[in-house]
Amino acid sequence: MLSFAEENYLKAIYHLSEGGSEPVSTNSLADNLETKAASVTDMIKKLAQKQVIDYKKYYGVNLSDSGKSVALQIIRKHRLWEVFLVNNLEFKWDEVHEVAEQLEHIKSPLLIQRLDKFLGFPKYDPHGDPIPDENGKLTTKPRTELALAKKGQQGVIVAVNDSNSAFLKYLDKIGARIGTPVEVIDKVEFDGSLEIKLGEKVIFVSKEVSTNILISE
Amino acid sequence: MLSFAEENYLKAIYHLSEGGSEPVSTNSLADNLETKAASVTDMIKKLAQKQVIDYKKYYGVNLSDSGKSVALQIIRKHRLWEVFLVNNLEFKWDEVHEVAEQLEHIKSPLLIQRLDKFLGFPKYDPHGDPIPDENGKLTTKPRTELALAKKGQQGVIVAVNDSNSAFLKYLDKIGARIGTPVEVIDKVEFDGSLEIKLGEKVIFVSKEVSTNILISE
DNA sequence: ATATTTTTTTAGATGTACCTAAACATTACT
DNA sequence: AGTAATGTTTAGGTACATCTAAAAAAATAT
Ligand SMILES: [Mn+2]
Ligand SMILES: [Mn+2]
Ligand SMILES: [Mn+2]
Ligand SMILES: [Mn+2]
Repeated sequence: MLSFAEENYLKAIYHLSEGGSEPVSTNSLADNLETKAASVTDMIKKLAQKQVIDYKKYYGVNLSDSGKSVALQIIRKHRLWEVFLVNNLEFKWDEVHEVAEQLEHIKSPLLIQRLDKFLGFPKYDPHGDPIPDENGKLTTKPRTELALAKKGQQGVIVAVNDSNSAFLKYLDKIGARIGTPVEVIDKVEFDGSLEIKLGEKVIFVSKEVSTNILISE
Repeated sequence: MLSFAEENYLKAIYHLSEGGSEPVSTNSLADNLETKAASVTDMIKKLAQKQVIDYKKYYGVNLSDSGKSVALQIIRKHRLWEVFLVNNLEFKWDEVHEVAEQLEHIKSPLLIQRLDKFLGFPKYDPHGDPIPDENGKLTTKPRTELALAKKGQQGVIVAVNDSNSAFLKYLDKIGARIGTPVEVIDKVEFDGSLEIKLGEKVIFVSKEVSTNILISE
């Protein structure tokens, strides 16, 4: 049985190796988990011994198959709980992450199976992130960062990259939510900011913001 | 912030001091928490320092006001989650306790406030135990052990004393659940067992069983 | 009242998950 | 290539929650 700390490491390794195929470095883990490099080295030795990661000194770590499957189960739980909080307990999308960080560690396969059923087998969480199925399989729709969209490009918001509460509150304020249509009116060369049509309104968003909004196609 | 272990100690002290007014002994805690007396002594020193219990060497412990309030909050969470599991996730009453033992430690006042609302502010959990309100106030209906009922006495099952899965499954089998009417037909002097009318059926139950069934009046 | 038994506490260890400081490896820069 | 900077690991230490074995206190029995 893995501890909360071990589970959090596996989840962090999963997220940090998403996209790229390079091993995850000690420092990036320390950063991500808000701990110290020395602590990371301690922990990854233990995880390597438990065969949930592959570790070579000074090189970095990769999840093993079993480690990846554990990570996906935790992510599944996290996202299912977020759906529950928003759909059933009137939480806003910027309020769920902290609580889900706790709930994701509850150990009960039956609970998750039943929760999934209760929620109607949702495929995406409140931030547009895909929910792995019982086998850890993910179905991700094609998505692009708004920041990378070309002038004139249209789509709808399908997800956000950051679950930071301040960012999500800002999106609420400008009327950006999952499903809202967007169109790139213009791109400002100077600072990378964008003029976009968001629903009915036309507004400017910073590069920082547009990097964290994912749109369809 | 209290750890899971500390919270479990406070809950155990609360339950062990229910009814009686004597302090809780080291050994009874060790028994209840399935740990060793030496470990209990270590922990109660720490809890005394945090002012959540009163502790005098060789004498035993009592919850302080703040400790009692913490214990009641944990019990509140435990029982609300049990209601959720049974009412919404199709758990049976013998399946909920283990999971609730985990869920009771989730720290989020908002979550519990919203869960309570979602459940319709239930007053009792699936085992008939009262749910403390936000202030820790309990409203317990008068209840008697079936074992203490006199011949001819009638009532309905309002709660069970033991959440042990095997016991609850047995109750399911004989058709005993919260709300089922009971009448004491006869008491067997020899072994303290009872002949009872349970709903429409007449059956015999052991003293052991009747001690763990609570009826109204 | 003394001796025996039971209960509780202390002493000393262990494993987990952290930490700081120092040593060692790797990488980047003249 | 040699040096400086950066990244990683080791050494040694702390707090927490456990444990076993031994000592001490309290309760019980003769
Ligand atoms: Mn989240
Ligand atoms: Mn999410
Ligand atoms: Mn319970
Ligand atoms: Mn209960």
